[in-house]
Amino acid sequence: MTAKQILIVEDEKPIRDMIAFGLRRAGFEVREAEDCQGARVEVANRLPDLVLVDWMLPDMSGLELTRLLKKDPATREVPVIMLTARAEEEDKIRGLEGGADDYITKPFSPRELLARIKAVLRRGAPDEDEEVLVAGGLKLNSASHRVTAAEETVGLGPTEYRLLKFFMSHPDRVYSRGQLLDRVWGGNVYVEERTVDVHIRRLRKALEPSGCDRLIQTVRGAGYRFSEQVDA
Amino acid sequence: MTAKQILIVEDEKPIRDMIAFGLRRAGFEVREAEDCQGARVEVANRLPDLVLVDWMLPDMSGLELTRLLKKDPATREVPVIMLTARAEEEDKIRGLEGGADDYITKPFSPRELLARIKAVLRRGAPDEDEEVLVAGGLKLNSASHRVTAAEETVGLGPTEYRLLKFFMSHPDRVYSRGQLLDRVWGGNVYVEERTVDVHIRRLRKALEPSGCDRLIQTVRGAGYRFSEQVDA
DNA sequence: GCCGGGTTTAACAAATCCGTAACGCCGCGT
DNA sequence: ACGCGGCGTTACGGATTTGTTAAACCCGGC
Repeated sequence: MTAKQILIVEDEKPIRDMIAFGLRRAGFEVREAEDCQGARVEVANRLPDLVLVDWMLPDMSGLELTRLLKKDPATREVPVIMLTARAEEEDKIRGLEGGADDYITKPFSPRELLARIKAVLRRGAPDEDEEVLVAGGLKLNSASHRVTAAEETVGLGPTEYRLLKFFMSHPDRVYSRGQLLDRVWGGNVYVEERTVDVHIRRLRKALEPSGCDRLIQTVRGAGYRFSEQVDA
Repeated sequence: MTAKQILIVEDEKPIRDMIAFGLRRAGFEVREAEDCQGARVEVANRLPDLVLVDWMLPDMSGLELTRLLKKDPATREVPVIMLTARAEEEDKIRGLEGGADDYITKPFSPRELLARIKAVLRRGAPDEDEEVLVAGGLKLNSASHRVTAAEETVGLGPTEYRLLKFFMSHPDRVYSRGQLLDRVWGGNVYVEERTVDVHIRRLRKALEPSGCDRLIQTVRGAGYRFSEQVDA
């Protein structure tokens, strides 16, 4: 699970710092902007996973910024939470009209902010993939998170499961250790490439009893491959 | 997937606009009616995929409109979500009795509304539907609100009951703590994810005497699963 | 045969995840 | 007011997972 990136758009530095501190401590990656201009630059620079926008900003109202974000197809999917000083129903209506996904009124507790952020991010991925992958006597059911080989369920750790799932959805193709780290471990995490070997080993060991370990093939000098076709 | 059509029945224009805006942004096609008369005309005109009905309407209560829709075979299958200002349990019961498929209290966040709409559309039949759920020696009677395991009734708290009911209506599938919070606790509540563990524990403890606790399975790194199939 | 780079394997310590009990809070009925 | 039951939070301990390291191993090429 790679760290989620949150962009804070707030002109008062003390408040910004406080929020940033809380979020970083909770394991989020935080970027900051003090006005809408800066926010747009930041967003264009790299898409955050969520944006926190203050209602009052020097150059443009947070409401307008939200509208802009929601109008652009490139940024439409990024959830926005509005920070507002007053709990006016009027403001709330307008805030939500602007397309914010949630709003929170100041003063708020860090706990509540965290809770809302998590709740909004939680809905980000409605990926209801009910797919079942089958190959060479192996069956991987992603809904039930179960892997069976020859009618027997095989026990895998989380990483081995992800590894196998990746291989089964990209068969007959060689992946270098670096590529596997990117695609299975997820981007910006630094681990030794040798670590891949170890997890390949663990996956093979789990598949050994059913003989399915032959599907995980070493390509010397290049990486690993998942294939039903075994070369002599 | 063609865009789903949603009919909003709500007399206050600002609120109607707000909802319509949010839904359109989410890719729905939206039609509007400001009273029950208009709603019936719209429905007769072209069957929507879902109807959002405010509880308070000028000419007829939303509840009555719901009843009418559910009585007519032509419109019975169209899911209905009720909007109400009050969180009265009494109202909720009556709303669901009237045939509404779900129920949401104002004020609500757009993401909560969206989540519920998607949930209702996803399942042809609402959660509340099944009278009796049976699995692995467990029997849950939603009419009498009673759970029996091996002829013995098991005592569950409200939350454990809802948790078990959700699991039994969605078996053989892993749910993350976040997903369980969304679907069992409801979207408008902000609690720690670890709270799920505790209720899982309480549920298991209640099922322990009958041995049915084996049905509640931990999937390390992913969440929990309800399944009759136990892996060694 | 021997060497060198690449791969397998085992072992270990750190990090993470989960189960569990205990605590405080709140709402409700007495 | 009091007790009670349900709920959410927290903390601790145990179990599993994970990344690292290092030694054994394999497979060419010289």
